[in-house]
Amino acid sequence: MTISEENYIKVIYHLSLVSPKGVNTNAIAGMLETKASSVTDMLKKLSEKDLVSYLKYQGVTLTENGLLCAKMIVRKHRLWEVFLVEKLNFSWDEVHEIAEELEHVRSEKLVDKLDEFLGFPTFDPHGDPIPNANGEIKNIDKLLLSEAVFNQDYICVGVKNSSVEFLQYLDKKNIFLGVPVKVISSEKFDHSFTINLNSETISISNKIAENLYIKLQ
Amino acid sequence: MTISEENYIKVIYHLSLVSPKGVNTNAIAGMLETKASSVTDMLKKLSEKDLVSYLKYQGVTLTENGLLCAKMIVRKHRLWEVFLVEKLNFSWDEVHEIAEELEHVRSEKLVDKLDEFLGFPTFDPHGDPIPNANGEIKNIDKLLLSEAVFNQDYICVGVKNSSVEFLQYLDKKNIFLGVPVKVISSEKFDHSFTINLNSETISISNKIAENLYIKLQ
DNA sequence: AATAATTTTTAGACAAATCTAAAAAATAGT
DNA sequence: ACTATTTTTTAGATTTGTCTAAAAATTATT
Repeated sequence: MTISEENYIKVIYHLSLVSPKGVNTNAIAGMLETKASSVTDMLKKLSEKDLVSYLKYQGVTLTENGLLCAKMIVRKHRLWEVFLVEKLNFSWDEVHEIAEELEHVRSEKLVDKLDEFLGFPTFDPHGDPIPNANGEIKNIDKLLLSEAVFNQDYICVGVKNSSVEFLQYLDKKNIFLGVPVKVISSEKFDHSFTINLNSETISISNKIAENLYIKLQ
Repeated sequence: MTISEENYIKVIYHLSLVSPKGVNTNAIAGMLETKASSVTDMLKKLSEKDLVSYLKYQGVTLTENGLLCAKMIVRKHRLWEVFLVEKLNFSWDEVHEIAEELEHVRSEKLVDKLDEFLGFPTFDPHGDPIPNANGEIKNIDKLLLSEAVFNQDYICVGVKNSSVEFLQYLDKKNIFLGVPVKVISSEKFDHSFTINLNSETISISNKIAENLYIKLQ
């Protein structure tokens, strides 16, 4: 598999989680910053390699093969992110870009030894689950902060959006994974929220609340 | 710089150490397992980018620019090799191939943080020097075992050839870096050597002796 | 249901890196 | 010094992944 093919498979995997019935050509093109015609070409190739099921105009899904490949790429990406944060002291907003390159290094033994070195982590620095060597993923009962029940005790467990801007905003507000959160109230007008966090009461916009995952404490 | 360009620069660097006056097209083609015509094409491109000085039929040398690039690639390669051996417990015969991929990951910050994490090592698992962040290389007074003075006390400090076969041979004979060696005698007929090592006396062929670096104890 | 808008695919072109085969230059042998 | 051999370069083709522009299919709108 080429790096390009791996990137397509990975993007199709991520989009499948949102639209499991079939991923659109344009959606893939958007994520890869390429043209729809290029996507069509690649889908034909991936289809011939039995990595995706592709019917013209019908969208695309991963085959069993393709799904395993995708999970292995995601596994590598997230393990490297853990390495970068835990061992090399990178901050969580710096690691995605570097892991985009590291994920394409081809050695199963490397990934498995890295996994062991890191103590078999199950979540990456953004709270996303890390598939194990068999592709199995441990999911937790998480919800968005915007869906929280008022005055319930939660902990912050992940981010939906892992853009540099969002992560740096969270740093500024002292919001990190593991921190206890309680939603006090919400504002009718702009759907912003007043929350309790680090024994402080702060206000966050709806957009923030819709990109922060929490779970029951 | 593309991965392909980086590979050419790296190979030209290694060949330059042996033929500093100019590297042959065929030599490059041999190392990269490609055709001479492909090399010519690439040399033109690298020349336009001011990474090499290239005159038709005259061989090629690295420019100041190209030399620094080469050193940075070698730096990355060797630091990753240290990581793989020291942190992930790979054996010294497994790391070259993986490092060939890792060396192309593009992040200066990553290399420098990795360097720090490893404690700023100056030699890789095969005894080759690791350029520092400025491209400076610490060399030691090493010589080949085949050039040793009889009954002098030396230590093994490196390998000239780092093929899997040679490294596994050394493992089998319990020869590793840091081990004390003394040459007792050599055989006129086949230029093989009788050496003292790990308080054992063993015989090694000329080919082995010409690929093992030692230094005065 | 017919038309408009959107999405997707096809057809043909292009750049990067490679190849083969032939030509040109350099080197070696007598 | 003149061939013969080797090395290197050129010319033209191929593959991969991309692009643009036009055609085809699907979806939305009235």
